[in-house]
Amino acid sequence: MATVVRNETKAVEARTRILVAARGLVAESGWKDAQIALIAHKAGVATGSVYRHFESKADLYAQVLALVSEREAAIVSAIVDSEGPAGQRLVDAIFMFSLRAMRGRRLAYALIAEPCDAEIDQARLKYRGQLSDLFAGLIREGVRSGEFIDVDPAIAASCVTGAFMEALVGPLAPEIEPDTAAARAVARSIAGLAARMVFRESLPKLSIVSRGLR
Amino acid sequence: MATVVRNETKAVEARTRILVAARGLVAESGWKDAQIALIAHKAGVATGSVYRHFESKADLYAQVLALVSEREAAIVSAIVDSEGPAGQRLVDAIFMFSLRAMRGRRLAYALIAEPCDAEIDQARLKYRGQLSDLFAGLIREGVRSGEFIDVDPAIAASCVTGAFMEALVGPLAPEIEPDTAAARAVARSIAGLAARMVFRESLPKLSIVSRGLR
Amino acid sequence: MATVVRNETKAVEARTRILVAARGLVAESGWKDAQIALIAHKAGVATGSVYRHFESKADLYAQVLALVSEREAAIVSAIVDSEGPAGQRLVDAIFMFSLRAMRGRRLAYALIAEPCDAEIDQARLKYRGQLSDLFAGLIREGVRSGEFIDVDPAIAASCVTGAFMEALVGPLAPEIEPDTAAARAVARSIAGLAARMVFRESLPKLSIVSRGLR
Amino acid sequence: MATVVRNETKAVEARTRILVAARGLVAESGWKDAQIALIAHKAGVATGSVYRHFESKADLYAQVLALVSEREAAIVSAIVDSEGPAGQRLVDAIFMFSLRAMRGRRLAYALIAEPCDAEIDQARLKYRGQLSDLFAGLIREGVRSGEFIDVDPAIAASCVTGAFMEALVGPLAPEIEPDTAAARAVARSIAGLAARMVFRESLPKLSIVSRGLR
DNA sequence: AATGAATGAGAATTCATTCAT
DNA sequence: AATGAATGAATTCTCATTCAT
Repeated sequence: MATVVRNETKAVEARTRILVAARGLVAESGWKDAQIALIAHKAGVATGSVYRHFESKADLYAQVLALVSEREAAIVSAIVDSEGPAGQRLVDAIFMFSLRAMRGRRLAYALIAEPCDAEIDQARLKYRGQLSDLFAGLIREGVRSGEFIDVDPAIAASCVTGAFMEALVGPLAPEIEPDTAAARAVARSIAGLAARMVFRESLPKLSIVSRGLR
Repeated sequence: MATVVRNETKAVEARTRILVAARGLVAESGWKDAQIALIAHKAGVATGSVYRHFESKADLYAQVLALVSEREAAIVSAIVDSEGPAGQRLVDAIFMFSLRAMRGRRLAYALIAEPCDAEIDQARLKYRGQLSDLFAGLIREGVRSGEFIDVDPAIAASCVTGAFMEALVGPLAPEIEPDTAAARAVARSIAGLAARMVFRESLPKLSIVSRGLR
Repeated sequence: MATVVRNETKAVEARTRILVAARGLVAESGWKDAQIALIAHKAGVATGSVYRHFESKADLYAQVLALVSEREAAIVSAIVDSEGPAGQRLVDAIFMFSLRAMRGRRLAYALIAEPCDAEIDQARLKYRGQLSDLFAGLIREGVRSGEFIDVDPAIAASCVTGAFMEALVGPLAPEIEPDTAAARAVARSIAGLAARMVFRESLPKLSIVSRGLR
Repeated sequence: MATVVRNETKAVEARTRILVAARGLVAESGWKDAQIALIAHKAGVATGSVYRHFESKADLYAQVLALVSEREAAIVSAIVDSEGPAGQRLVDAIFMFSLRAMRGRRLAYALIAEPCDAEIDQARLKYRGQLSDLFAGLIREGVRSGEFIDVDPAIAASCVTGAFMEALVGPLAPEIEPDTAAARAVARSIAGLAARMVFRESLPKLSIVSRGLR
């Protein structure tokens, strides 16, 4: 049984190494370098072994996207599910997402906007859907509580997600040095603008710091 | 000279047939069917003839994008340059764009969101840039006049275009039957939401009908 | 009849223009730019018209080679057929050919060594054959007169032609500035060496100047 | 480890099969049949496999040339580096090269004179350069020792290689049956003539037999 | 289970030649 | 006779996936 456990552990390790290698390649040079043989090499396994852990290239990238988006979704989710007015949480979530996206710009670009195989795009759609769903829930809350204007949460969530994502990969994005005051100002701008779509009245202050988030 | 004219006419006709065939294929099944041989066949010319009218595949698709987007940009531009409050024009432009995009959904998806060759993406970027620039100009105007909040027009324009484009190709989009009351309601929603980002006060009524636009 | 003559004249003119254009293109950039459409354009005729004057691309280039080689062959021939000892004439002919080849190096390279379509190569072979035949005749003469060693004239002619042609397009060739004292020295070297193959005794002096040749 | 060795062996075998197939095609019908798909088929592998062993078509043909010319260069080199007067070695080397070239005439023609892609020609140039360098070295030696006339070794080497190569692929070549007394006579002729270019005095006897070479 | 060599389908582009006008 | 637009065959290289070892 010990062997089985060890084997399982090894298998999980290999799987993880492959995932991490794939993510790394995408983050470095985008989808075009996302070749199975290259990933396998970087992960220290044989090409064929990739297919023991993943059904296909598309599946692998679906998992990569899951790996990345789980973390992002968790952070957004934590903010969405926290206490406080929906508006505040909305602004905070977008702000946080934006700050993080600026840091891993190449990866964010690949996940959000870079051309890729149609199959991989399916996975990307799922990623956007997850995020959008989180925002839809929050918007629904705000609409119910009367804090937000009366709007279809799904449509509004699409608009909100589209707004900040486009801003994050748009023509200005490459010029912003991450983790600077300027970056924070832009992120605040983006968050403020996107949130304004559903706000009934004026904008609350950003309270990111008070949440102790990075 | 009659011959020259006829030849020119024929050349233009062939060129147009190729462009239309290409657009048709993209509208039907997206970029993946963007194969020179297929386009040529659909246009009723030999593959080599495509290269008499277009320098390369990328060039052809740039022209297809121009063909489609020039019309859209002209319509948006006409609204943007018309009389009236900036806010009104912003809402109207988005509304109009949205209505039209819903009609040619498959094509809109291809132009806005579908993965494609990196080369084709260049042309797409230009198309988005044009639209974004139109909106940026309008936003700048509104900011100056005090009608809009004080915001970086470029960032705001990115947010605005991102918002309505995402909504138009997002998960809900396929369920909306174009040219119905529902579709108009969704378009109105999207336009209202996107415009709200920069509005200082409450939203103006849509005045589309009064402009006589379809 | 006047019209017929005029037409014939026009036809000959067009033919010549095409030949000259083709030769010019080869001299400028070699066989790779030897495309029918380009030649036609340079000659100021339609692509199709080339086929009124020449059966095929290969035929056209055979004629180009004839055009060029006729002149070269005539010069070599004049020397070969002149008075004096065979050895002297051999050296002079090679010297003269070498000087001229150095001047039109790009063309010489194309005719002698540049890769080209197999069909064009047939014409090139003929060109080499012509030259070789001239030398073979001269060598036969020299052998008969006892001036040259007893050798198969055809084999010797091949060796002689190969020797100076290789030297003219070999690795050193590009470094020699034509029409300089250095170029003349190299040409003299080449001629001396090539001729030595068949010489019974020592080498005669070059007498080029005394022939009034350029 | 046994597996590794086996794999390596298999890889080398496949590589060799591809090289041999390519050489065979060139020897049969020249560069024009130098198509990757055809070579792969003849070698019994998939087209893609060719690219596992060779970077590109040009690379493959560079290797084919190397395969063929290494052996020839080694033989020439062995003679060049052997004992005896430079003149003797020069004659012997040319004689030997000629005999061998007559045997594989189609291949020799392809390597020496047949038109081919510009890329392949690079490799061919290298091959000629190697040979020429060997002869240049030998000529330099002979010049120093006073055995040869005072001549630029590089120019003389070009002339020598040009002379025998032209003779070997020239118009007479196809008529000579290899491995016959006539062939030997012609080779002796060629060698004698080419060497004469640099000889100070009369020609030494061929000593091929005494070297035990075939 | 792992390996990694082998597979082979798939697509853009060029250009000599033709032929309707 | 001239035109020049149209033709379409022909060939390289890539890379996800498979499978013998």
